[in-house]
Amino acid sequence: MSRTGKTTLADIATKTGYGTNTVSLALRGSTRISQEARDIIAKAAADLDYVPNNSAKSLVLKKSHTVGMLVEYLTNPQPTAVATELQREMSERGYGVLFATSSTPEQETAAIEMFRRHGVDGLLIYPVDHTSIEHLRKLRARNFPVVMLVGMRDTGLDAVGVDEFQASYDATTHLIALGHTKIGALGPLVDKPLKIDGFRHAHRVHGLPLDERQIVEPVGFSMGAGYDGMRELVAREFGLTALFASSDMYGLGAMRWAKDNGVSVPEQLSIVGYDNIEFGEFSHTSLTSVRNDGATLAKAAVERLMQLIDCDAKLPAPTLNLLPGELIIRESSARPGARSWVNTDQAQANRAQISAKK
Amino acid sequence: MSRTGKTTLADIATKTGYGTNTVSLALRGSTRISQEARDIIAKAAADLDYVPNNSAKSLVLKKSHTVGMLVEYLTNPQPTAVATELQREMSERGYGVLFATSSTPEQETAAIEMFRRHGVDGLLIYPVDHTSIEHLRKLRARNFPVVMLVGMRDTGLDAVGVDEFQASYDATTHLIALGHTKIGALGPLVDKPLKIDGFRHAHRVHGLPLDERQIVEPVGFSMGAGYDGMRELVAREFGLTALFASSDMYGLGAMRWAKDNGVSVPEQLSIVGYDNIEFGEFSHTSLTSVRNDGATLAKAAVERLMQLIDCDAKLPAPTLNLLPGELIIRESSARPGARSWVNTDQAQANRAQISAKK
DNA sequence: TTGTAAGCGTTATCAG
DNA sequence: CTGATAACGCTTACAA
Repeated sequence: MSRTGKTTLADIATKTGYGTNTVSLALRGSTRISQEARDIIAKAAADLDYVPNNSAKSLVLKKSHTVGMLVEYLTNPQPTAVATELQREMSERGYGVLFATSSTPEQETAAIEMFRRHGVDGLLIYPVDHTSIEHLRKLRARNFPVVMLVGMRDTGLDAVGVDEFQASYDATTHLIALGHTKIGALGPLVDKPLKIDGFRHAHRVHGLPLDERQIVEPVGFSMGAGYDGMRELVAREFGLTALFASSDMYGLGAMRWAKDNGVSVPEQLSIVGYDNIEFGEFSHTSLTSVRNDGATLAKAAVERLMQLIDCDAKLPAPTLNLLPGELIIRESSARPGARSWVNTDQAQANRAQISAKK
Repeated sequence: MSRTGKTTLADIATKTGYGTNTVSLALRGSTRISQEARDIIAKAAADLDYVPNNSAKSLVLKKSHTVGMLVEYLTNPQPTAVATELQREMSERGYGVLFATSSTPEQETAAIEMFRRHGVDGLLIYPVDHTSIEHLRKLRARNFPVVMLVGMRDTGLDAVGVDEFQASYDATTHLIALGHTKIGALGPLVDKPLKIDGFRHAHRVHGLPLDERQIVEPVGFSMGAGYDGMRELVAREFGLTALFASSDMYGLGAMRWAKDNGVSVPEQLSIVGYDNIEFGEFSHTSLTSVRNDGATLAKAAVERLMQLIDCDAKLPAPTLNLLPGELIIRESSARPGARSWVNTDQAQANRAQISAKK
């Protein structure tokens, strides 16, 4: 045993009397080694509690059997579930997953740097800014496998993800079909524009005018941000009767705002969320939302990454795998109610309060 | 450049005309190398986009600068937030985090095996079964650093975590102090007994009789499981007016059950959760819950792990770091209301339905 | 201040 | 079927 207390091939070799490479071969089940020798060696390995040294293996094979997984945050249960699935899938294939979160481009760069140091064989990434991915393209150009977990077109990268644009279009269309004409939206504008783009597209297609005031970008990613965003939307007084929230977290935050301000959902305010998290399903008023199949997404992403990793030659042309999102209609969305609430005393008082804070 | 396309020390050496070890030393900022040489070498490294090979380094240093992080699942936002913090803390110290989830002891064993293969320097673990941790003790006995993320006494392991027993005692005491005498509980009994133990302890201390029927172990970890557990508790007909849920997810599931069955919270049913997740805070009826400071927990756990890793000699005696939980009282808990609901028509109908299903 | 040589644990090549 | 030997990229004596 070496001084670190770890058993090595050499230990097994001396114990069994075979050479180290015979041991190596035997442990990997090579038929070039006699069955007898394989048995003896396997037993010795078990006795000595042998665990292969992945570093040594990586060094010679130039493969670490490790991939990096980089997500923006684990606050949102949906991507978190995907992350869990990704790890499971990689694990089944004998890969370890180094993980990191990054909420700024700088952190993202630092994490990727860390991954490279650790010699990961590939990268699964949900980038902070979906619109600036030049650094990822550069990695790919150097033949480094990268799979982006966003269903975005024309990235020059391998991408697997839900068709956010289409799903958001569908969600908005659902509200329009119900008869809503003044729909507010809560979601990112610059970093991750797909959902709001889909929201806009639905207005265009259905000939509904859209004012920029109808869109608010919440500050941060949390229910509190959704709560504040809702307050801001209402303060803009365009008479909204429905909300498209780019995430259930925003939607649920907005729902609590409604409760605090005497606005009933869905009678006076319809809300459609995105991600279909369990918290929305079991909310006091269950939340209409866009379901995406995280398990399928994870499986597809991992499969693509493995293809890229197992490709010895130059990487093939990037592939886009767009998965469908499914709108699940629940209690929070309905036809616009008769009762208007934008001019109730409660709402008036509330707006006064907002103005006072500014 | 080696054929994998990665720059090595040797590449920098040939480019600059220095020897490889001079380069190695220079890159690590050794003063044994002239300032001039260091500058030249640093520039060359940057030009060639040099990234150190961690495998090679690990091999010679016998340190992978990687730790394993094993959690049961990332469904619950609270431990998930802790996991994120743990990664951040380790990252700041230059460590990579290999992560895995395990929901069965077998998966746990497999994950630990995987970690060992990858030569992790230590392990942060939230074990599946808090009562059978012999395998972790064995690791420690072999001088392998393990920090358990559970505030449990007498484990023979290093442990950092919230004092779940005390916090659960406090939460239950809060309900008792409000005047509740028939309190149901939703939580794990065997695997993770601390919270229910605290619940029991509160009954003992305050001289309140407790029937085993008052405790239900939900099947699985989800809001749905809490919902079903609540239904089961009510079906047992001991006249409960309050619920202690070992997790906000259970508590929120139970709250939705109450809504579906015309039981108002807190007038007819008080609910206290655990974990203080944002979903509880922004719930229609905000949830009284036990707050634990995930950031502090993560910091303390990482600090302890680093101590163990940096200790060349035999590992010091295990340490227990119990952090306090703080009860945050919100809308979901109140004095028992005048209106009884256990015998309302609604409840009767509901119970009939439950019986029919069996 | 810098270079040389050995070794970390594994796999691959090539003999025997 | 099995055993030397070299190599992977890096660090650490030890020499120069």
